[in-house]
Amino acid sequence: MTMSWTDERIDTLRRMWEAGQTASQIAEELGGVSRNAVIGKAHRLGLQSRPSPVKPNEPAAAKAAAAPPAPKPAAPVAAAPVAAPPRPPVERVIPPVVVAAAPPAVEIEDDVEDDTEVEADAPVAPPRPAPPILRSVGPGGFLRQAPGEQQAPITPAPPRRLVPAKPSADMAGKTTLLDLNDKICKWPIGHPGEPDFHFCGEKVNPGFPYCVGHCGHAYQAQLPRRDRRPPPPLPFGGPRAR
DNA sequence: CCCTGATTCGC
DNA sequence: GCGAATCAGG
Repeated sequence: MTMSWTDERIDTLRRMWEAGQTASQIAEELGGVSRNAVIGKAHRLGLQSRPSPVKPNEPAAAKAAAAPPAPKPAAPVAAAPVAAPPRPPVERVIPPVVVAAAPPAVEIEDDVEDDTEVEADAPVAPPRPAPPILRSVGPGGFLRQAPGEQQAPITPAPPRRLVPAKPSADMAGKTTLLDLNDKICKWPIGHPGEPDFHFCGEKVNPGFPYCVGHCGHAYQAQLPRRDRRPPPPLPFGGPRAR
């Protein structure tokens, strides 16, 4: 059974294509198809072929950092600030459906619907009253961060060293690794290996490894998981040697 | 080289 | 209809 263009896959293709994702990205997302297949299909679908002569995408922005300006010694030329061309709405666009993560079998209310579709800009922007931030409430009563609030998917505490905290005077009253049990919040404070690394220690939100407060951080209104794949930080900084 | 999308054309 | 091969531009 070969990969076929099911309605769902076509829909994903269409939406990603229209969203400005590159054929490669789409192909990768769909899986089982090549970049060419995506392009071919897109055309057959009559999808609008945007500026064909390639246009830098997200990857460019990502790699941009790797290409810092190499100033030429003799260049009296006024550094013309490159006017950013119409960098339109090509944002992170997620193809699949938005699903809310539902940890345990508990009723969940999820009405986070923040359509922030701001047009270019209103001539006279009336003082936006009060940002109606809608948060969903998770089991135990923790508030999920609304998608709009999810600045950076905060990482609890990326380990830096593989060194266990040693008991010391500083740790007096702190919840250490040895103090962990099923009833106390395991939210890490600080980083492993650091002198005062410890855990929250609050009473857990029943059924969760964290207290109610930290559950709010740990369980956020779910963004589509199909996002780009920037996940696993290298176990250890092993820049691939050539 | 890398990347991009467009097009062709045998299947 | 499909997509590898090819072409063409950045």
